[in-house]
Formats: sequence, C-alpha cells, structure tokens
Amino acid sequence: MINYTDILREHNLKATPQRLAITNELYTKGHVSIESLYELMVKKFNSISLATIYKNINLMQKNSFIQEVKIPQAKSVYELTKASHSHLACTKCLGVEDITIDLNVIIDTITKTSSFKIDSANLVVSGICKNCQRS
Amino acid sequence: MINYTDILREHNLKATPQRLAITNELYTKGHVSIESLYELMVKKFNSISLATIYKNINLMQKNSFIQEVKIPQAKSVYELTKASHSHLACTKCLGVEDITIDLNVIIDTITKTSSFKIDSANLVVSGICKNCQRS
DNA sequence: TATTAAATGATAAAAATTATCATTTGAATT
DNA sequence: AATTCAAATGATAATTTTTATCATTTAATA
Ligand SMILES: [Mn+2]
Ligand SMILES: [Mn+2]
Ligand SMILES: [Zn+2]
Ligand SMILES: [Zn+2]
Repeated sequence: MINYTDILREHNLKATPQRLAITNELYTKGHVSIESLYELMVKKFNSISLATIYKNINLMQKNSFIQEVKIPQAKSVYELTKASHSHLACTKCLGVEDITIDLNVIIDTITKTSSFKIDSANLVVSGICKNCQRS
Repeated sequence: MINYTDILREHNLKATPQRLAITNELYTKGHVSIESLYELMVKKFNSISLATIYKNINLMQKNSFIQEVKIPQAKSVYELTKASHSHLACTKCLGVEDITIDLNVIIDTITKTSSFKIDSANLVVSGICKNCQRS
C-alpha cells in the first residue's frame, strides 16, 4: 500500500482523504471506470459528491497523474500513469489487463513510411481473458 | 461516388435518403464525428433530426456496416467498415488518417506469452500530421 | 396503387458531464 | 496551537450527450 500524499503534493495537489482514496483504488484495482470508482468511494465516504470524482479525474488527468484508457465498445477506464504499455480488454468480464509490448518497430515503420510526427501509440487488444475462457 | 443502396439493403437496412447521405459522407470524409456528421446532414436536409443520426449510427454499428474509432483525448469518429487497419490521429487539427500496419507479429507474441484469446487489435497513433507540421 | 413494417422527426426523458457557489479543510505561517 | 487563505468539497443547477417515445411518413413488396 503506497502512500500517495507526497506524490500528490509534487503534482501541486492537496492530499485530501478523497484523493488518497481515489489513488489507492486506482493502485489496487489497476483500471477503474468513473461509475465503479464512484460506487467504491461512496462506500468509504458517506457523502462524496460525484462532482468531486469528476473534478479530480479531470484535474489529475491534466497533471498527467492519471490517464484515461479508451476501450472499443466499452466505457473508459482510468489508471495511474506509469511506463508506457498496452492493454488487453476482455469483452466478457470487461476487465482490463496491462501488457508490455515493444511498439518501436511499428513506430519506426510509420515514421519511415509516412510524414507523421508520432507522439504516442495506443494499442488495445480485445478478446477473452484467461478466466473467462473456462465457462 | 459509390451507390450504397444495395449495400444497405444487404444489411437489411432500407435505403433512405438520410442513410444514403450519411454513408456518402462517411465515404467521402473517411472519418466523421457525430456532431460534424449532424452539421453536414443539416445542410442537406432542412430538418433532419439528431435522433435519426444517433439511431442510424447505432443501427449501422450493430450491423457492422460502420465502426466507431475511439481517439485518445478526442471525440470518437465513425467510418465505413473496411479491411482491418490502424489510425493516425493528429492532435492539432484532430484529423484521422488510415494506415495499414501488420499487427500479426504483435498478436502472435501476445498469443504466445499470455492466455488471452485475441479477437481484434486496435492501434491509434497520436501526433502531428504532415499538414500541421508546417505552421 | 395498396399494404405494411420500418424509418423519420419532434420532443421528452435519461444519462453523463460540467458549472456554480456556500462551506469546509489542508497546509503554510505565525 | 491558533490563524490565515487558497484550494477542495458537497450540494445542486445547468449543460451536454444519448436514448426513448410516438405520431407521421415512406421504402419496399406485392
Ligand atoms: Mn494500464
Ligand atoms: Mn479508418
Ligand atoms: Zn474476462
Ligand atoms: Zn493535423
């Protein structure tokens, strides 16, 4: 269990209980949607406002503290920003897993064959996760 | 200029003027957002309903006639379904270009190293397009 | 041309997101 | 420890986005 107090402050964000709870949830769950994050927070705070969730998600995104992951045919999930990686999205349980794949070959190919100046590459692979395959 | 009348009917969709206009717009523009599609349609039909846009987009998506492309930090665009391909998204002009990249090596790698059963892979590369680089 | 299921347009309703603002609070300062 | 104050929260209104409803129209078939 990481303490995000200092890390929040480094991003010029006050370490409020709500933010610490949000970051902890993102840390433990990995990838969380807005609605499930809100449900989780309501359990911890008798009266957290949905606006607080949105305001923090947006603010932390601006500060590159967290990132949105857009999944085809499903709701977005959010995660703590970490080293660049790709995602496996299960179409059955809607779970999202991290996977580290070297996309440099692809990036190089695009750079050589097009005039596009690449900033980042986002890969989402959809399918059935290990757990959902048996059933 | 392709005539989509028969293609729509093959998908069990009536070839209404609105649908023909939508498909033509997707064909000529390539990738269009809901709001710009609506603006374009309003020019052609004095009183097309936004609901008609949504209903058609959703229906045609179910029939795999068109597809949604989710772009990081930007609104989704829609395109006519065609051979699997990836996308270059310009963060400046918000334009989206097609690019054909062989993702089989990556898919094979994932298949070998994980227990994930892959259905599809979606790659969106963000950066600055050729046009936007000069300015 | 008549028939009919499907599509459209108008609009209400619902869902998602943002804005506003009085109150509270974290963190720095004394 | 008490004071200060910008920032954050919560309540809620407003806005935006998307879906539902339904009377009317229309594409397709006969
Ligand atoms: Mn991730
Ligand atoms: Mn495309
Ligand atoms: Zn699963
Ligand atoms: Zn551009």
